[in-house]
Amino acid sequence: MKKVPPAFYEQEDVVQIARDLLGNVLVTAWDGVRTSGRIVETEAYAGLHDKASHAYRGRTPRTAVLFDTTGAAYVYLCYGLHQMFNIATNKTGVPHAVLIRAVEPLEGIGVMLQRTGKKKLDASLTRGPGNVGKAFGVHRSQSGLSLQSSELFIADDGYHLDAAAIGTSVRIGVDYAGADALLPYRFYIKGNPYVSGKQKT
DNA sequence: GAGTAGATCCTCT
DNA sequence: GAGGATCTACTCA
Repeated sequence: MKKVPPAFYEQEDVVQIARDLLGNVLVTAWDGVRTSGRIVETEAYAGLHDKASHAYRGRTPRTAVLFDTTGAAYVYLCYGLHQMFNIATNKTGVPHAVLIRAVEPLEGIGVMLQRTGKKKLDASLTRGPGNVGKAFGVHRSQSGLSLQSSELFIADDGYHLDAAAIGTSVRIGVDYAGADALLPYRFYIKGNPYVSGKQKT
């Protein structure tokens, strides 16, 4: 399994990156405890042009990671309890991001169960961004960490995803963004039980 | 099964 | 001081 190279995150089209991330594997290895899962749902946030993006209002201490780094994690706390895991993309000065909304667990399922306080594996373990953050043990203190790090990275294990298996929809939970809430920036693998929300077939 | 309220704390105004 | 890129549980049917 090889890490996705920095050049991948430097592409200009954040929507393309979000789509291409489907099928790749998210890996965390905090203190040698490895957990991984296949990415089955993502959302693109197009920085300054996108009202739904945190970066829309400009640079703040929290969003500095989006402006200053590429191919790094952007983690923040939502509603006081959910750690949301994002990937900062494009180049320095362009605060694009891809939110990882759902993954399918591969390795370290026992650890994930422990972290989330669940007894057995079911589709809710890593469905929804808040659960992904919890299951993978990400924390906002890890915001800004490079995805070339040995503790946190995206890997390509050769899994082939057919274009016809990719579904598209509007993003979730961004109704406040007006017209931008209608942009088709959410991508998911059709029929995968770990995809959150309702899916069209 | 569907709809709604509550949790809970950091961030920006 | 207000609100948020959400999830869960509980109510009602």
